[in-house]
Amino acid sequence: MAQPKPHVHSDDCPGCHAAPEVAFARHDHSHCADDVLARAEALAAAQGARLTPVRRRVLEILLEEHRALGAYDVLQRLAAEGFGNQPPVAYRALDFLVENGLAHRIRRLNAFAACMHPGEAHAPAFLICRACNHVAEAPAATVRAELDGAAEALGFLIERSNIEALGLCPACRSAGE
Amino acid sequence: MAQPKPHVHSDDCPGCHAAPEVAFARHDHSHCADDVLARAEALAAAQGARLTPVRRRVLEILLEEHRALGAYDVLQRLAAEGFGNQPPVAYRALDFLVENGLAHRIRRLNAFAACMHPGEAHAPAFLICRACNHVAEAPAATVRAELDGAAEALGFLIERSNIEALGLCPACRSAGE
DNA sequence: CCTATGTATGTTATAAGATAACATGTCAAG
DNA sequence: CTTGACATGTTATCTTATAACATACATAGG
Repeated sequence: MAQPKPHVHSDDCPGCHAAPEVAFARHDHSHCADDVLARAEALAAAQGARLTPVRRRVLEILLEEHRALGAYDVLQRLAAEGFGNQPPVAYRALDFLVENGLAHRIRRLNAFAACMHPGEAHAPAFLICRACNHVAEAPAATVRAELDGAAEALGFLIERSNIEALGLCPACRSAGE
Repeated sequence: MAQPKPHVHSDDCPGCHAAPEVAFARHDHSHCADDVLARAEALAAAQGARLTPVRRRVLEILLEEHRALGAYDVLQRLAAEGFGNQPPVAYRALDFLVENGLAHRIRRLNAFAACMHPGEAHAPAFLICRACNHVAEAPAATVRAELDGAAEALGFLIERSNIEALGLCPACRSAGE
């Protein structure tokens, strides 16, 4: 129970593909979400973090789509389901998820998105489609390496960073502007 | 008047150095600010953008320090000087400056900082010192090249992006913690 | 000169995002 | 079964941002 559950890869699982364009590709999203949720649960258990009902529900809500939701959007959902209806309820759950690597905060949108790669140590760049609002995590190891280098050249020590891009996803791009 | 004023380089002017660690180095800031302001004026003229009194004043305020100011901080200053005292006054001026490349929005801080390199087409990464709150623009051409590449690999077309890092500047770093 | 037009500024009001502070509940270790 | 740590709930407030409308100001055309 303390070991992260081994994740069985398969061709059916978009989350398993090396390429992380999942968010922008047509796929079996319930599988996708279930998979992430299972990994998140295992990860939380392994870390001794308590994935309580509210927190779990918030993660599920975020997982419903590859989009980012505002805290108040989440709150509305929670309230409708009998959880607390005050902002701190949503913010606390969201903060928990972010701190435990189960969700990301998208500053450009004042919103939050489920992490699609929980546990796979990563510090992604976020690609936000301005047309369909989908958000994807792009692998950003090399980007961050460059950034760390640029900072180090100035004697600056980076502790946390956020890289976000706004533009058009493949689908909206070909859908013509 | 339509040509950007040629900028005379000198060893005294930190803004002239290739290395952009200016924000984190001790320097003659009034020179630094005056210089940027002059270039901003020339640039605005060249672009046909009207650097009106409020807008100019906001830029001056931002230029007083290498820090980012919230819209309401700016507004307070403006109000004290006889300009309007309602949020849109500050937001409009700030938006103008951002759109014309004279200031940057730092999303992580919900704040704005003067651009220290107006006109020199750039899309910097921001280095934010969590100890002294100074903000510097790091050259990010290579970082952005990597980012564009990563996005392109997913078929995503980046239109705008923000790269921000939080950490410790050289001074605060050696000041221990 | 003056007036129509576009742009800038000012004001009112409110929306949207976030947190401080405190009360209550829950669960597991001692 | 009680204590302590953590989680949830609630009240109130704060900060950030924008919509909508009114007024002034510059300037190009008549």
